[in-house]
Amino acid sequence: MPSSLRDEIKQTRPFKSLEEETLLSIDRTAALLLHRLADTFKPHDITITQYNVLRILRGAGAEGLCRNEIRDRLIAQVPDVTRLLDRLEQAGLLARERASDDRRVVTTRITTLGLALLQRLDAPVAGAQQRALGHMNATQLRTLIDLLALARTPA
Amino acid sequence: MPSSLRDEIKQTRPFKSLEEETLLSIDRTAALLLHRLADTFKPHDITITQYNVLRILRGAGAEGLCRNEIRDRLIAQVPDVTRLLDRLEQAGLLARERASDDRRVVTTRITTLGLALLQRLDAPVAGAQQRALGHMNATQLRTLIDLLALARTPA
DNA sequence: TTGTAATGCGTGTTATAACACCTATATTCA
DNA sequence: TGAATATAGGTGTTATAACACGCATTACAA
Repeated sequence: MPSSLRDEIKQTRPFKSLEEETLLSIDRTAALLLHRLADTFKPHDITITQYNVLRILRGAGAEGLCRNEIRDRLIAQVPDVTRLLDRLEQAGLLARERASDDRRVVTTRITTLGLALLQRLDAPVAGAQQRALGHMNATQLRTLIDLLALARTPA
Repeated sequence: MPSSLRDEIKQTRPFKSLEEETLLSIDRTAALLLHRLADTFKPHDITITQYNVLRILRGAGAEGLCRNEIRDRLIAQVPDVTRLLDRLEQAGLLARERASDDRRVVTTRITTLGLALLQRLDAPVAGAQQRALGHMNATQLRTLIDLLALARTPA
């Protein structure tokens, strides 16, 4: 049986509204699951956000992406993408090059080293995802995905 | 119609698994909604985590709570509760006192100033919660809460 | 009754998040 | 064409998150 949020946070009084309980549930679930997932990345000296950047760049292929495009594709909003990319570049996982046609643009591409790291991570990440949510069936997962999409859609 | 996560993050290829899509959905939804909610707290120079601490202490009443009890009741895991409380104490929103019976324990209580701040925040917070999720009906919210609870329950 | 472990809390340090501001290049349009 | 605006990206700074470690007090147990 799913545990009750009120029990988890030892809250004695009922929630003020269904909306409050939902927001707290989303917050807690994300924090809990992401925290567990982070352990998968830790041995590789990489954070979830950094992993997401590499995943995005792998998807973009040889053409690469500019900074703002990466920012827009990230799961969570990151206010300092420049220095996030700085760190990954310093680790040799991606390369940046100023575009010749529009000199404002800096094209970012994943390196061979970055691709190799992603490849090493693919199986452990898939395993962690299964451990996290493997106990839910397809209908439950699909319903959860749809309701979360609805929650993100403003009135 | 709820927006699709793949569209939102401009991902061309399908997700590798339903579990992956669910985890990314939870991450993105939490980041988005919490970011919006944070704007409600910003004018009062307080973060969501700090607000949660005050809310917990208001619930605890005059008896107060020790540090570890506060840590356990927080929605998200905070690794440095001591300095989180330091800041709230410095702002005069809570008071700490070393217990006389067990001198290891420090009892924390919300102050009149902290209670007043919470009272000022109650209406704006409720309003923000309604703006965030008011477009979902009770059945949808309840289903979402239950599925998130299930997601948090390890296999 | 005294060594040993457990508990509760604090501190030091580094990396990152968050916010505002700044520079360079390109575009637009009077 | 040249001033104004938009766009792409970077920098400076502060606060907080994250992690490891240390100290004081209490409980336990040989």
